[in-house]
Amino acid sequence: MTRPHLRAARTRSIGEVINLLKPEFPEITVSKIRFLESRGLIEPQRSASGYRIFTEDDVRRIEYILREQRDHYLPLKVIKSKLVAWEHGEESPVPPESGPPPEAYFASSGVSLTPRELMRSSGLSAEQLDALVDQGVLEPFELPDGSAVFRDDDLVIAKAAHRLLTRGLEVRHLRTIRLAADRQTDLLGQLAAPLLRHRNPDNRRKAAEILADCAEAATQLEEALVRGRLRRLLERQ
Amino acid sequence: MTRPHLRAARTRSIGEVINLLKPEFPEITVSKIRFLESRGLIEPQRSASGYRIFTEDDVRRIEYILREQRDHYLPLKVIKSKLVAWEHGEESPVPPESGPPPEAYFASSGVSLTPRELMRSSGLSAEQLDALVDQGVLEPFELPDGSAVFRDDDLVIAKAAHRLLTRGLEVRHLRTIRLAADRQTDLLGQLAAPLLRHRNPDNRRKAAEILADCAEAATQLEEALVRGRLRRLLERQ
DNA sequence: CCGACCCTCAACCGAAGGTTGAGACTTCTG
DNA sequence: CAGAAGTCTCAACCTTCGGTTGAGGGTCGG
Repeated sequence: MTRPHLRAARTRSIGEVINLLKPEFPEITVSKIRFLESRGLIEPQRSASGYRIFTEDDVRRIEYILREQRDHYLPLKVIKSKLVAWEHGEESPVPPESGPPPEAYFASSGVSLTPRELMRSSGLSAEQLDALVDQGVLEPFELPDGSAVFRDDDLVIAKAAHRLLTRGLEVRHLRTIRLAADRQTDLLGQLAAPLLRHRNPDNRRKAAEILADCAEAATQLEEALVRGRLRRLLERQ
Repeated sequence: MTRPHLRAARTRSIGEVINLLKPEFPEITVSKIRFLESRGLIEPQRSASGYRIFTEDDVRRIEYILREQRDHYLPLKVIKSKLVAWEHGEESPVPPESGPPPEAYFASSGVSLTPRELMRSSGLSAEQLDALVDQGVLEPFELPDGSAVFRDDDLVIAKAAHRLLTRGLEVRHLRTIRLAADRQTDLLGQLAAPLLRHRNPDNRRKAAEILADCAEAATQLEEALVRGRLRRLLERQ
């Protein structure tokens, strides 16, 4: 069941792998690779004399591991379990893995920021901020005294917006994203609507759970779709 | 600049905080809270006699910390830096923080799965899988020998789809999400188009970088928007 | 006044993630 | 064909992280 190939795939010794990885991961060492094997994250073939032999796939796997460590701070245990789950699909009737409890999804750190603070933290200019509020991308909270306050979600939004704006997108493009978010919210909202109609706390909690889980899944779905499409875009030369 | 309040906000002693947190975090201890303070993640007020006094905000902050640990395995250092960045906005002209290098975003673990394996790993039924392929949500790779193969992104998609389907969404809803992803891809694609036209490796790399960064930012933006809207949906009773 | 609660500070702890070095074999290189 | 460079295993060791434990002592509520 291996992929057909005409020329034997290129393989590498441990030292060659290190050199390959060095540019992206300067910290990598021979002993670390061996350590990863000892922990069961990789399983390179061996030559007759006992030398490790790495295929392209092995190298990709190592890169993946190192990136998860570097970019998401994941413990090796967790990375391993992802890799394993991957590999030969978990056994038997799979319960759809549901994410963290709703509290986590809807958690807020409780900070609140003035427009001024938001600008400083995000890097947005006053005009940009105004435009974003105007387009409904940012929605400040009105306090009784008339001043506006932003929450932690808004900071995430503002930072992301700043990033996109400096890359050349315009506020109207961000409005498009906002519309997509609205549609997504509607979709999910419908799902929870029946539960929210009769307002008892038990149903409310249940609704929160469903919404959190589905919102997360929907985000993952969309992100993976976009990533896949972009990858293809880059691949076809 | 504090929020106006009529009745003094409720405060709590360390033991009371523990009791409050126990349900969601059974592992919590007094010493752990003190430890978090020693690491500078929280800074409760003190009474005249030196007792720690926790406000609602402090409690929320602790909950946030504990959730980041539990759900995203983040090291305390990283959580702290997020909290600090938050708080009083990083100083001075903010360079838009850009994410990890493009390799990370477009990274693939290099696994490939047969339809059968994908079903087992995701929990999708054969009909569901067919329907998803039909709607363009999943796009298998055709091998020369005619068999179909899925990549790691597809596994993420399949799992998320399964999660949503068991929650009551239908394939046509997922198609909606796919369309949103298409639009998003177009939007980003335009941004990189000029660079991709003249095909030299330097431009290509640059395009990858921009795409990865913007895709990430766009996802964050949309997610934060959806989260905010859902939160409001739940809040208004 | 007593029992429950809280404080600090220093010492200690286990797990995670590697590193180091000794001793021995294998593989390139001139 | 020698020797330098690369690789192997295995056990000991190391640092950082994320706390725990305990001694010694003050504080609060009934």
